[in-house]
Amino acid sequence: MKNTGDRRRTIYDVAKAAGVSISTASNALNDTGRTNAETRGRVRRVAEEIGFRPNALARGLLSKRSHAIGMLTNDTYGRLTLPMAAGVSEVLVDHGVSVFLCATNNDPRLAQLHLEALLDRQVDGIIFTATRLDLTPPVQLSRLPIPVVYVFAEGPADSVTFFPDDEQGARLAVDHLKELGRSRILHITGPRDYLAARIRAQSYLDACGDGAEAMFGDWSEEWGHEAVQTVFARPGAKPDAIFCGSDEIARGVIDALRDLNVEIPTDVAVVGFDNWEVVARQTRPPLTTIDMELKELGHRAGLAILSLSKGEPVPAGITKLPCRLVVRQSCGSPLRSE
Amino acid sequence: MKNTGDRRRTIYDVAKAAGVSISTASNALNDTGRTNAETRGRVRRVAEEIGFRPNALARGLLSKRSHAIGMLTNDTYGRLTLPMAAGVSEVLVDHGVSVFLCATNNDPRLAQLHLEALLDRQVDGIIFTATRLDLTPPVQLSRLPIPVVYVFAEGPADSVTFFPDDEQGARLAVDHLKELGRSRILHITGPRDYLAARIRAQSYLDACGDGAEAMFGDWSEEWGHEAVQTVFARPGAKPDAIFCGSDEIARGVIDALRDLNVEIPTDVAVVGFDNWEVVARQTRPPLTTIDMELKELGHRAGLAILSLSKGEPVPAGITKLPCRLVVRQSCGSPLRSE
DNA sequence: GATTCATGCTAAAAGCTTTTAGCAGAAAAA
DNA sequence: TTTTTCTGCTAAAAGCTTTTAGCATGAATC
Repeated sequence: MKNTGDRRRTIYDVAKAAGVSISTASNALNDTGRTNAETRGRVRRVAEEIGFRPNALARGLLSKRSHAIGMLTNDTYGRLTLPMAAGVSEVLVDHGVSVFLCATNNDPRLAQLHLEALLDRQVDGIIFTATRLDLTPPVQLSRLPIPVVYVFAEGPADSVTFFPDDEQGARLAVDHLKELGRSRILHITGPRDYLAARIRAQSYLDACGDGAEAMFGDWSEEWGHEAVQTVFARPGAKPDAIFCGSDEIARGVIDALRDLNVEIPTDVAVVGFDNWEVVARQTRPPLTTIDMELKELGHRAGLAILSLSKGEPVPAGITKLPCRLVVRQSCGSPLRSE
Repeated sequence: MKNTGDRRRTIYDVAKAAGVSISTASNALNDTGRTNAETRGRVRRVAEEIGFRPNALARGLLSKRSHAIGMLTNDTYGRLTLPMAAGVSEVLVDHGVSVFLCATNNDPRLAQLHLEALLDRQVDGIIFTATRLDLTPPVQLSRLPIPVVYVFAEGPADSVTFFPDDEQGARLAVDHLKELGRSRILHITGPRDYLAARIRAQSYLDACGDGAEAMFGDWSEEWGHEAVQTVFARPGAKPDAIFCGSDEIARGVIDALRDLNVEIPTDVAVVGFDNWEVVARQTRPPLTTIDMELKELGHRAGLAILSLSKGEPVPAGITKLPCRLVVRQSCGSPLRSE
């Protein structure tokens, strides 16, 4: 009596098989209206038996809620996006919400196309996420009839936005180094036009005070390498710790230090940022770094859009999620290695 | 006269504004039935004016085609998945097809949940993609009422499957090295239980014949490092080229060679596999490697599922997409650097 | 002048679900 | 006994689109 035919079973089939009307079937399945317990049980048994599953399209058409959301991203090779998207999808699947992935490639035409498709599909909300290069959406998102949540990107003034807490993350790194007795801490980071780079640098400067120095460059290993060479070539006191704006930079830093026969962590301790495992685990020694909790970010964004789509209030403004210090061996700390 | 109200405009609004029936409006918009050119023009103008866009749910409900597909993946941190997914999404958006991203985390329960959600949503097809660890889907996909395309994963005998052509890719690498006059080529690659590793290794052995040696380990930098140390510590002739099973391994290899004061590419040429830019561009010298054309793979998979969902025939079996040699500096070739 | 044909339009049905309004019958209250 | 209340069920509508069948009208054919 399983679903052998080609046609998908509908609630009509359930109703007929259970000998009730479709209204009763629907009521029994959804616990709405008034139904006799015995009938309810029978309907449910039958539904199970013939493998009935309600058609989400019909359901969405009526309820005006599709139980789907869109994720608009401009980050294709994204080591940022995918973990986050996975977090979103993971938390929402349990609420019966599915996620459309829309890669815009930074192309406004594509973004517009995707956006329209999402609206046509009656999605309940949109999560917009960007790499940090350009923080503004490539398409008008502010006057939409559905809620929008921004991640890694800033929306209009009163929008709901999530960021990792770069300031706290940087402080975490600096404090860790200080606790280990380091005093001459240098900061090597990415381009100054990245908001995240500026925030981390400022937090570092605030924490370290006089003598602190933040070197801006780009997000590459090469830059880390180059910066170290510059610093160690010039006269004056050398740093006893380097806080890097990314794990890639840290990797370049570590390589350069080794080339200079500087011992890590004995002579110089190094902290990265990203906890990009494939890099952080492979440096020698393995890198102590800051994890931005991307998956958690995804969870939070997913829950936020879920609440918004139900009309529940969500505090507007920027929510900064705490970063986490991951201790490995590049700072010579208590060896609770991972 | 723009869409100022809160309600989405329906075809009723178009019909009323154009002074025709909804059938005529529909016919005019879709070029079906018989409509006077003048009327057709008017209806379209009106539709444009009030910002009418057909409700995809209603459309799908009727046509039984949702113009959406699902992508089921078990690869969360995927440097493989995301570029591929972006390729799929990119090629399909122009056909009005959207993509559900379902991250299963290798959890069968989650996979089942996602699968059911996809079926409830009447998706027109499913693309299943796996990392190479376990090539079998965590969930029963074979007796589905909709087409399934497999990428990086093997489906049942007569299914439509796409892989990068690992054999040809490996040959590309070996041939390149041979053309540059290298004769003692070593192969260092990942675990033997990865199909891709075995295929590449076999292709390498076939191409190099006697004296060829494939060393299996894992996909890490560390293993590359270790393998090189082993080889250079033991007596006998040393290789003049190393073909690595991944860029990460190649990175470890290059580091180890430098530690041993072996000149790259003068003494030993190195080729990687993946063209994972963040690694391949950062090695010193930059890595010559094999690109698996992940985006193209996504395009092909997307087009295949599109055809299948329309009922058009698609050749069953495994399609292997050619890899591409990316020449950088680690082989000392003609310096058409990238 | 009577029949056929082509044209331009429309009413209604179908697709599947949930919800609203309401109908019988039985039990409780007057 | 008559009226009210409760219970369990159902018909029908609504949600939005596309498609089918068919109705007038005017032109062409016999």
